[in-house]
Amino acid sequence: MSQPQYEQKLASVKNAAPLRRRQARGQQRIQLLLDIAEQLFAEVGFEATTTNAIAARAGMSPGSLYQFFPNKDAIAEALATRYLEQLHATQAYSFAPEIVHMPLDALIDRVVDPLVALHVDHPGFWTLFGGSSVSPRLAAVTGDFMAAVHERAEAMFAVRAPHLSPAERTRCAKVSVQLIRALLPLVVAADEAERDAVVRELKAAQRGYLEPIFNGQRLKNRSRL
Amino acid sequence: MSQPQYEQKLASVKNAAPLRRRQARGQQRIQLLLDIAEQLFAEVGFEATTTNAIAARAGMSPGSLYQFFPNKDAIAEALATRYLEQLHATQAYSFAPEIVHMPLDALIDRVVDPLVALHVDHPGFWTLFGGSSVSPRLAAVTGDFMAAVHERAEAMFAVRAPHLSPAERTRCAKVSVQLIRALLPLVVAADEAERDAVVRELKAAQRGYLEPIFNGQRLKNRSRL
Amino acid sequence: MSQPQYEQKLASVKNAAPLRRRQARGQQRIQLLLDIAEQLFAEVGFEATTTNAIAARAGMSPGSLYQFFPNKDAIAEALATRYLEQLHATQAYSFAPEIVHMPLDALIDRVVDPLVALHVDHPGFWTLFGGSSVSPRLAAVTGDFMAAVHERAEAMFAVRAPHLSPAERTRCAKVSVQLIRALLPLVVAADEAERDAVVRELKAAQRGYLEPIFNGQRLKNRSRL
Amino acid sequence: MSQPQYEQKLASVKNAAPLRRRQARGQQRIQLLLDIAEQLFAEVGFEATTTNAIAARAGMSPGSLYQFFPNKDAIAEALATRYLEQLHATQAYSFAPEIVHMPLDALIDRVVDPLVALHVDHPGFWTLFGGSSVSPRLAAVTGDFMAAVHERAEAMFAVRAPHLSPAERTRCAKVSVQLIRALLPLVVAADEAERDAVVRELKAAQRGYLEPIFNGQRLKNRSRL
DNA sequence: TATGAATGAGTGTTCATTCAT
DNA sequence: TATGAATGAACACTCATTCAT
Repeated sequence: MSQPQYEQKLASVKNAAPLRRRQARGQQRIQLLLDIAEQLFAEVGFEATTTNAIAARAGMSPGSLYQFFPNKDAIAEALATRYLEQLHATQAYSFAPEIVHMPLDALIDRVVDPLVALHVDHPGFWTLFGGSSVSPRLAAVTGDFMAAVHERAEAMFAVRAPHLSPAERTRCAKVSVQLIRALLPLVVAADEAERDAVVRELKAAQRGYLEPIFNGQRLKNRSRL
Repeated sequence: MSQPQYEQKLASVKNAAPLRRRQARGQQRIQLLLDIAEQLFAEVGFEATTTNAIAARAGMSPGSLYQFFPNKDAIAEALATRYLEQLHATQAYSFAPEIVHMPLDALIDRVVDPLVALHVDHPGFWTLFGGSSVSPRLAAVTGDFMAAVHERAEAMFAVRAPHLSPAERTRCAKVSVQLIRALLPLVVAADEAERDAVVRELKAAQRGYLEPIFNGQRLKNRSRL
Repeated sequence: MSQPQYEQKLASVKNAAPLRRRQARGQQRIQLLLDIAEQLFAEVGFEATTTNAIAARAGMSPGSLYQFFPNKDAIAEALATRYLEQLHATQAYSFAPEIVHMPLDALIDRVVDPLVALHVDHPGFWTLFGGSSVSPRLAAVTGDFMAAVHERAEAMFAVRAPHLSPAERTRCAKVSVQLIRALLPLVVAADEAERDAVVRELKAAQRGYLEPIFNGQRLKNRSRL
Repeated sequence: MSQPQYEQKLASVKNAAPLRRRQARGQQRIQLLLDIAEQLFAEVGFEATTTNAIAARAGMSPGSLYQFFPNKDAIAEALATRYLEQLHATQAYSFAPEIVHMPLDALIDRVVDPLVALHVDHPGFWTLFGGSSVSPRLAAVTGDFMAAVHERAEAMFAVRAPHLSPAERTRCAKVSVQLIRALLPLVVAADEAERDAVVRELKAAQRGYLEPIFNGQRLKNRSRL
């Protein structure tokens, strides 16, 4: 996946340094290809992006691209995985106990801010996680991730809105997550000057949705409907 | 143009009925093609849908399809236009004075319910209006529509939240609209039994966002942030 | 497989004739493609033959070829099947009772002559039936056929050399069949003037192998070795 | 050429031992590559064998392979040449006078046994000598060899069947040689236990073909046909 | 007007070969 | 000399589009 390998070979002391250098170069090229793929996916979408175009824009030949990725889908997968690693690094969704009991505003900040940062840096994110079917393996990657996100969101609802039935909990978690997913493109699309204000609205929307649930006020609403 | 008048008249009188019949038949076939295209777009996406597949499922030859649409993009455009007409017919976004002053819950129902109905009936909607780039002309069609929607939403905000600055008004309108757009796929994806509950959550989210704005409570929030 | 089909359609009386004409034309093109594929397979082998080359030499575009065959392997399969049909028509291997008891020379003529005729007409035969692996499906086609041939040959040995053990019977049948397969390329390669003489040698070799077996003289040989 | 003599000598004296060592190592690697190529040709055929696969299985880089062979065809050629050398070493085809006058059974043993041994040891043989077109240069190598074989076979026929016309002699030699070539794959394909028996059949077939010719009995046959 | 066979540029991918290190 | 990353022409195959019938 990451480096072309011929037969097994003991890393002799003699060629340890060049090997390391070459691997580093390989990693750079992989990252470059992912950067370019991200650009092109964002510009014209996954399907309309040709592997030859990616290679060309990366300044390499089609054959070289295929030394790093076995096929086009694998590029999308690797990109998705890279997004996920970056997201993981922010711990946006690791609801440790002290987080679950934060004041609502702080909790929302805790979740939303890293996501905003990631989306702003990586406008291709939406192309892969936006839901359109690309490949079964990519669907698995994104699906697993979204499942984990939903699970954690539900766990948080279990703590902060214990009066919800399991079905309600699932439903509210979905809506809450989707609310953020859906508004992030707006944040990305906003120009620099607007961005913070849009993020504030996103958070306001999230607060507007969660507050009544966490306060138990939603019971009244539901009885009314 | 250069034909003697009477010949034209004669021809037109003679052919009026068959012409009308033929045109009616053409309209039927166009609608059929759009129905099929909608199905296929929803099933496999725009790119993966082949014109030959549309024609075949519609029981006609590829050549016939091209008598009604000059190219594949035009099918998407026509479908988008048809959606827009149907949406227009519901008057979901015609904020007549009596609507603008409705109670909030009623207002939300007034806007959301027709949209939900349209999406449920037409699961391909999102494929075209979800934002992924298809063609410049389609982008124009959807863009024009969304502009109109935003304009009307802003007009409503001008009436019901007059304390907002023009920039705030624009921003809130965008968020409010996007909130609905984003949650509709959840509604569509929900199974029959779940659907109403999800719609209720969608409305709750909308209410949770709008209420503080319309009440002027957002001033406090904003000062706090 | 044979004709492109859109949706099901009743064969209306109106277009019955053109349809028939078109299908006939399609059959012609299929046969043309198989003829050309046969040439190219014989000239440069299966692997080195490109589908584009077949299409070009047949005076059609690559896309047209794929209206008749789903992929390259399918061309080889269809060609093999065509060979088999032609072979079947000669009844070379249908050992009806009256054939099994023919004098040896007549029996050999009965089997060899149609095979010679087929090979001379179709120099590509060997490319597909020569044993080199092309595709699993082709292997199945040729393997089934060869299995049938061996079975019939064994049946004949059971009648005419009943003293052979089953293992010997199988072995002798294999050798006898292979003897013919192997000498046919020599027949094909021979020029017109030589051909009959080479066929006579082929038959002589076959007779030289079979006669001692059918006479039971081989027992002595085997005891000697 | 233009270098002063003493410099050349000096250089050669100085480097003689390492040079020899290096050349020996080179020879080893060439033989290794040929061994691997033989395996792969036998496993998947010439076309499906990639040069990178050969290099990888030999534990070297693609570049190294190309230091020993200018291109892929050259590997096949070298392999064919190696086969020929091995065959030559067995003297299977050196019809020295004492051999030509051996009893027929002994003569056949003398020719067939080394060929069987070679084929059993080198299952890739047939891939190169089986007749399928690989490259013109390989064709030249195998063609030259087969020409030599035919020549010697004809010489033997001249001695043992002097009544044959030159044309008949050529023809019979071809058939006799092809008879062996054709049955060898059967020998190779047979499992260990079966092998000897198949070899016996091969020899029986050869004897059955040659005996009547060497006895002059074929004249009758020919007059009859 | 309707047909559907024909088109051919373009796609993802492979692999024999090269060359900077 | 050995390496292995890089190359790029070529392949099998697709599909939006055309046009003779």
